[in-house]
Amino acid sequence: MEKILREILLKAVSAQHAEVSSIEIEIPKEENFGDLSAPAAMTLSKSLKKPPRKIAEDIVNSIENKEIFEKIDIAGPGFINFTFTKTFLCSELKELIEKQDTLLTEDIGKGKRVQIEFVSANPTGPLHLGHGRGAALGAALSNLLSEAGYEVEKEYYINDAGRQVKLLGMSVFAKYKQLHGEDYPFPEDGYRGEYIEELAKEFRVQSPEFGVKDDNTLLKEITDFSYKKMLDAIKKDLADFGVNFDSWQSERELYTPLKSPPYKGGEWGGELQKSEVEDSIDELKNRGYIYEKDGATWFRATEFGDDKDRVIIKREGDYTYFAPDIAYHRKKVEKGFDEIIDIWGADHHGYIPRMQAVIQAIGYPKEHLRVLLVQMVTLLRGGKPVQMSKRAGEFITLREVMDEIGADTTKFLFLTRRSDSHLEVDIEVAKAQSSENPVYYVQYAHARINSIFEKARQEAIGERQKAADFNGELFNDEEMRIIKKLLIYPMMFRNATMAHEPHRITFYLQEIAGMFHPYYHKHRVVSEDLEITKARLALCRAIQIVLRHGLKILGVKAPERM
RNA sequence: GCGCCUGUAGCUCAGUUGGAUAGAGCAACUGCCUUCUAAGCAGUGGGCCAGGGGUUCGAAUCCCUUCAGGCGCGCCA
Repeated sequence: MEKILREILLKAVSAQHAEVSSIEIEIPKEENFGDLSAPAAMTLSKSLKKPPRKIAEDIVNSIENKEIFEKIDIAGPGFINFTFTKTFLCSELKELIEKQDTLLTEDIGKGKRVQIEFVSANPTGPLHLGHGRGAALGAALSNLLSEAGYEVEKEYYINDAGRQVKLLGMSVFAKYKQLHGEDYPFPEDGYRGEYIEELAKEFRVQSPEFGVKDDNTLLKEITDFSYKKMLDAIKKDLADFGVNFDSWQSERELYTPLKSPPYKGGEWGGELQKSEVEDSIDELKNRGYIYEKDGATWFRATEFGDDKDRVIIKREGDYTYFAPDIAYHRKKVEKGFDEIIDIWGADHHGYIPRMQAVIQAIGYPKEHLRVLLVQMVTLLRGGKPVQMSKRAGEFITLREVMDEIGADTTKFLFLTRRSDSHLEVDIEVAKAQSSENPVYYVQYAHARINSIFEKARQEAIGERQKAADFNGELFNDEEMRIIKKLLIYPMMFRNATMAHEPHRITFYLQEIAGMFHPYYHKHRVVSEDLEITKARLALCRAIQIVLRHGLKILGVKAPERM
């Protein structure tokens, strides 16, 4: 319905000789302001040098097909308020039922390729709640974008090369030694969770011989064994959470020498073999953004608005963590995506400028990389915060919460807030099977509608009726209000897509459920009156279609019964 | 000290990207199960949008400033 209005308005506005690329359409706050509203006259007032109300009149006068409108008002400082006819709204409802998802979505992406990298937790321990929130967001966003016509790749970056993995290995190594009765010192900043001992025990089962290999070989074996085990555990957590990836990029791989140079502009080639890390530094060097100072190698990040230049190779010759990140992001760019999205913990926000500097240094606008930040999750139990201390190795894992309140509930709750705002999750509330719990509230609406259909089938109405075969004139005001809300879904979908904000869907679903439940309570759908029954069944069908679509994007099940 | 984020009802948070008289859920008090599911519904209260200034037809939203909180500012990862 918005789309049609947009076209009509665009025509009418261009008849005023005004230059407009897009027309703003909004939902008025008050019902008696109409169904949709356009502030165009006010925006145009300056360039047309005419008072807004006059412009509004002119626009209204040049609208050609007025038959779909009940009325068009000019109100306030110059709003044009549109009220649609019941007939038109009902034909839109019919179309929604017939075309379903194609009417709900819009091809915004037009096949553009987007990569979303998310979670990417170090394989040094189980996923915690923050990772879970990132996972829920990443998955929902990728569903949203693919529904909007983007081609999406979901990637997980495995930090399997850095200090953290070494530390994991050393921790398990020490535990392993201790298991064999050696008084071996535990590393200072080692990982202290219970899983460290588990890993040591598992390793002992796998390779029972002790004291045969030298410590270095053993440490290397234990390290590889441990991080792979942890990665498996992470993969299982994610799978059980209902989040899957298309691609797993290993950091180690970026360090391994390649047969031929991936960077076409490079000087080297032939016998010489370089890794992607080396090669990406070469590229930056050739482009003139690398220099030596104090014995270290620097990236000229200030060239692109970062606070300071960044060291890539330390004086001792080691790479900083930033070096593989450069290689990694260059690799993303070279894969040819039209947009790259990274989802990071909010504590990493300081790295955005330097990463975007890299993007610009290799010749792309900084908007090519979009970073979404995910804030902390605070876990409450009956209103009291659940204490966690990472130092002692105690933290709430995604697994624990998922086991207690279920994956669907967890995901939904993670998506009830803007991602960059703090989130509080109360376990007790999440477990409650009542209106306190927004997840069930929405799912219940879906299940309830389903049982109405069940009833209709028993009464043999379902079989005799095509879903879109109903008389819309029979709808009462309350039903019309719901229908308008349903027809706004595409607008909400569009806005959520543009803003990359899946939580808007969560809010919308709560609103539509909040309209259905009271309606259900007041009016019987399946009744003696066959014509009214048919109309109401159609309305229920439409609500269900919308609920199902929204829940699908959130990655939450739409249960048939509860 | 510098930078980023946040500040909206008692609590948790939305606010259609600058629109009309500021919204929801929870918590609190009161009712409703012979009916298509009570995991539900009906009713009642609650605001200096942190403070101040500015930009304009119009500001919770943009700019400046003050205050409060969080995070980040390494040749750590």
